[in-house]
Amino acid sequence: MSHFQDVLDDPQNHILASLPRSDYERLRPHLHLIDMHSGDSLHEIGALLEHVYFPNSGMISLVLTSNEGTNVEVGIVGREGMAGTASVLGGAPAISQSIVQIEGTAMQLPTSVLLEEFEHSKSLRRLLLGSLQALVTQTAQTALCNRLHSVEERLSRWLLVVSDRVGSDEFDLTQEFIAHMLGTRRSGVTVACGQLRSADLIEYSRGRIQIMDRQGLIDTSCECYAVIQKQFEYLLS
Amino acid sequence: MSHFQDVLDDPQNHILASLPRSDYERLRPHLHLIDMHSGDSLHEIGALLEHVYFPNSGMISLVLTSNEGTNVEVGIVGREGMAGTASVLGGAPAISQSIVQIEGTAMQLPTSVLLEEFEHSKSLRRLLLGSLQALVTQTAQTALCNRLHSVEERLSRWLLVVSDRVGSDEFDLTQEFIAHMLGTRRSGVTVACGQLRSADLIEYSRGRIQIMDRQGLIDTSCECYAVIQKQFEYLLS
DNA sequence: CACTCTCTGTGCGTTCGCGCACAGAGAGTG
DNA sequence: CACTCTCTGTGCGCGAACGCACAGAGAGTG
Repeated sequence: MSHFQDVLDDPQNHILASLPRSDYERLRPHLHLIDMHSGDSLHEIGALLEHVYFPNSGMISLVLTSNEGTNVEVGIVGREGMAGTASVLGGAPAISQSIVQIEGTAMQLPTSVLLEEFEHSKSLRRLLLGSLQALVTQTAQTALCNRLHSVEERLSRWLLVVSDRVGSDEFDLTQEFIAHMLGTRRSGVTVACGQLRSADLIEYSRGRIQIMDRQGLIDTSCECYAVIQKQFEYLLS
Repeated sequence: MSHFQDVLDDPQNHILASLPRSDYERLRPHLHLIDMHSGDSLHEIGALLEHVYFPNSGMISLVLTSNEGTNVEVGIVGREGMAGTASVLGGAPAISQSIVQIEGTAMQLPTSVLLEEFEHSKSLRRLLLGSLQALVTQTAQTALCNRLHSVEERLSRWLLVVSDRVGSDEFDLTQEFIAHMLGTRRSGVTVACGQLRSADLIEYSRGRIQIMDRQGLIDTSCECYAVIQKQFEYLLS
């Protein structure tokens, strides 16, 4: 319990941590620390958003699903952002699902509280909209990437982005999961992973992946990584 | 000159038209009516945004360019929206270019004025963020569409969206232009256009396209059109 | 250890769209 | 009318990725 208090005192989430203390104190009574487990769905397509989530660790993917049931990731939210941005954009029903890809913890906040505070706190607005900009950039670049780049390039880019978001070179993800994010076949991911492993860029086994040669992976990936990365640097500066 | 006054009195742009009169009057002295010509670039990649644009008519495409020089459209702005949303999201250099695809007029406004008013007017915030939500939806759905759907489906979707944005069933666009938007070959567009024409869904010749059978086109297109459309209906309701 | 379940590896025919190249058809100009 | 320029039509070889199917390899369980 004292542990929980500690986290609430000192949030890892970048938005919450960057708020002026007085602003943060207004939110704090409404914040609820939750565990996010791999596969959890925080927001369903078509539903209204009752809560938003500020990750302290782990990673959330924003996923669209086609009529045929194929999934495609359109954005990633880590501890620099918030899941549920649609709520401050007018509260239309979500068109994307928020799925926990890498476990961690998050601060849960009722949407109504967020909206109230969003009106009053310029700091919160600035931080939230800034993280939204990074998210929009990701989504737009993904649209280009999905159109133009090969599975191997996209995989490389994706691993790098995930690594940055979770702040680690090693994480738990099966090829099947990755295939859903890239919107491609599982066996296509296997082949691409094999190529990256042959080049000694990554290592993996049964659901665990490790980046061995970060620079090599950057060279293999498309320029989309650099674009996204640059936007995040701007955000955090 | 009196014509200009008329337009400024009664903007066609949905955001400006929906503002409370008192809010609008504060913006009005800074608004500048401009003509948008096909091919004009309103915002360059990497540049800071000095002005934002509220279209009264016509259409603006938000376009990304790959390292190899291929263009891909990630969003469309018509008279329901504004070009230059990045300015209210923190002002990072644009990653997309705003290109006029269909000529018309727009209200030009200095970014500094917009930012000032954005802080003061809740109405403006609500309207701007709402239109941003529609734009983000478009972008996200485009990311999925680019990954999963055929040229013919994407072309159909695109024609329908354009038609909705400009409020007409007929517009000027060469196949080459369309190819750039869809991020595909010009000859691929020719084939797809041929199929749609064979099915009596569209008619076209030398840069002019007409939708003949709207419902048929909807049936041919992917579900992405419906998703985008739904979001716009929500926005305008 | 035997069994099961999940995850990864591999192969094969097919389809889509690419890159490229060239032909022909409107539309405007001198 | 001859000429030019832009826009559209078409064909062909090629490669990436798809759908599908099955084999094998870790890891955990009774």
